[in-house]
Amino acid sequence: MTSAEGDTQKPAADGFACDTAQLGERLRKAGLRPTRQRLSLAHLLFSKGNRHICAEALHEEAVLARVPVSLATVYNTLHQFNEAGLLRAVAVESSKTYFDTNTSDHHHFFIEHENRVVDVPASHINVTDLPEPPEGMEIARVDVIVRLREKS
Amino acid sequence: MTSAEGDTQKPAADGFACDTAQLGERLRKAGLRPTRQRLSLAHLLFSKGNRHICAEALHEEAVLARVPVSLATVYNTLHQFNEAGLLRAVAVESSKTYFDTNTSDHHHFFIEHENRVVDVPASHINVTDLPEPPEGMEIARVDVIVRLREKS
DNA sequence: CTGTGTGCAAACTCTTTGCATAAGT
DNA sequence: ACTTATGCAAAGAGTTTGCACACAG
Repeated sequence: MTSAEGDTQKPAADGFACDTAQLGERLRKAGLRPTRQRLSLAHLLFSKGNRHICAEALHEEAVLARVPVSLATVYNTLHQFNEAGLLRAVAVESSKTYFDTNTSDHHHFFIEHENRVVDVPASHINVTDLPEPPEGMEIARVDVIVRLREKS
Repeated sequence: MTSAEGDTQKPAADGFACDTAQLGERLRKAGLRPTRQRLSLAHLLFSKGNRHICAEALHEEAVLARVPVSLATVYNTLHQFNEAGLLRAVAVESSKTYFDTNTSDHHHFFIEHENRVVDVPASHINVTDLPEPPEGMEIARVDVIVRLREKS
């Protein structure tokens, strides 16, 4: 598979590689074989700047981009990427799981009536005085979700 | 229906009423008819201090407490209570929705390997330098979730 | 070649809905 | 009485699984 039609080669907003060769390298480093589907999905995910996307939406994009991939594989791939640290699952109260292509330290706006997630750089929120975690536990991560509603 | 056997009358940890009469009053003020099921569920929810509970678990409790109520009604009731401000839905990444009986300003620990939520008083976490919300939006709430893992 | 990844459809879990019955005011 | 709530079972979303086939190394 040569890096043909779809590969625009433009660097993603966060500087991630997004041509086929570099994506392949990233996948390999994460212990994932750079298969057609994984490369295509990675390309869709990482070549358009930071995004928050759910499985169905990504599957739809793939279909539109003429990348034949099953929904089950999209789910598998998203979870594999998440475990590998290429993506980050974001918890909002929607029943769907959203995956964030931005894995750097940051927080989120959640626009309630649109069910939409927007990044907030970590530098724009300060969380201090964190409580001690209970015995035998350590802090894995601190997520801040700023819930927004339409101004009345 | 007299307030008989099940009503222990002890005040909840957060000072919420938990005898039938007071619960009825609370429900009425929220625009909800104090039906048998709603009263029973309210009692289960509010008479044991702060809790984080999902629909199935509450349904199970109800069954054990010999309160015959259907799962569908439990879901309805939880959502009605949530809208009425009697409960607060908590978003963690589990697929289940948890409802927190503590509606005061506070945050959460999330214990990843147990899928369990624990309250953290708002006074123990300081969030400052919040970013400006986008045009026409206002901040409804700020949720902080401190994700915990077992210390290695 | 050999083992890992994929596709498909069916299964599963959590949640919601529709409609007849029951209960609250 | 009149209206709103409930129960049940069935449908619905989102997600996962099992197994035969396909592809990458």
